[in-house]
Amino acid sequence: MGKLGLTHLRVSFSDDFYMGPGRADLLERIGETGSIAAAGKTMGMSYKRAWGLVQALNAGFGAPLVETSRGGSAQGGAQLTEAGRQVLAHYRAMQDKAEAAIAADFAVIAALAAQK
Amino acid sequence: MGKLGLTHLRVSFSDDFYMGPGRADLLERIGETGSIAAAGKTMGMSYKRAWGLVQALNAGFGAPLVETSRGGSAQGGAQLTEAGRQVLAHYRAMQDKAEAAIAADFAVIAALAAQK
DNA sequence: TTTCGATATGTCTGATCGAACATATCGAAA
DNA sequence: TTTCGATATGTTCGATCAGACATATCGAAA
Repeated sequence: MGKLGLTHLRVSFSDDFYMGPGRADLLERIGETGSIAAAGKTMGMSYKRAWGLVQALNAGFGAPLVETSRGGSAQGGAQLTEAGRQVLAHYRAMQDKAEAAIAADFAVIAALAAQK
Repeated sequence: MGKLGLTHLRVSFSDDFYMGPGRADLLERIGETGSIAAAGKTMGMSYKRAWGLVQALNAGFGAPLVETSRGGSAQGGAQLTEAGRQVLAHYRAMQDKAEAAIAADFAVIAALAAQK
């Protein structure tokens, strides 16, 4: 098991906007690398898929969470907007709180499964 | 939005056993109807798919969550085992607790998205 | 004006998934 | 022994999805 990968939390804010673990990781890495391509690469994801996720995120939210600019070395790239940073931070908080909230019930089921 | 469908909580207990909303609903309806086929039908799911999910559940957990018996009217069918009832109950509890735990952060993001 | 590195997009193909459809099997009741 | 209603299972077809390529486009620097 992936240690803290127990809970796969997807939160839907509207019919066409939700946040899940994959989208959150992508946002985080875009913030770190400053590039959609670089962020996707570290996740073993094709640029096209990463780009598509960014589109879905921006369109679903109704405003950009990721801002992009064309052009190569140093002038082009992608950054999180202020909204993007906030959405990411609150999603991480939700993950932590949800994980803590379910720990007791999780342990009960895990114990049941262990003894088979 | 589906009122209480905000959170899509998937909890992984091992590499091949997890519980999510669809599996929980299926378990619940099997308990209510006493039949895999009837439970699947109420969810707009083919019998084959429902049956496959039951197999995955039983195999992943390591012991039956659903017990089946062949044969028609009144003697055949499917029921939840005691483990099945417990897993379902604890998953529902996890859903409720997770939902409560993330409510505040959820409201913040929802407000951000609303004003676009 | 050439080069470079990034975003932006289209096309194709293989894989995966799910819905239908078709049977097979079983157990008890009629 | 026929019928009925449920589980159990295989096959096939279509849709959807993901990955791999292939370009196009852009912006600034050299």
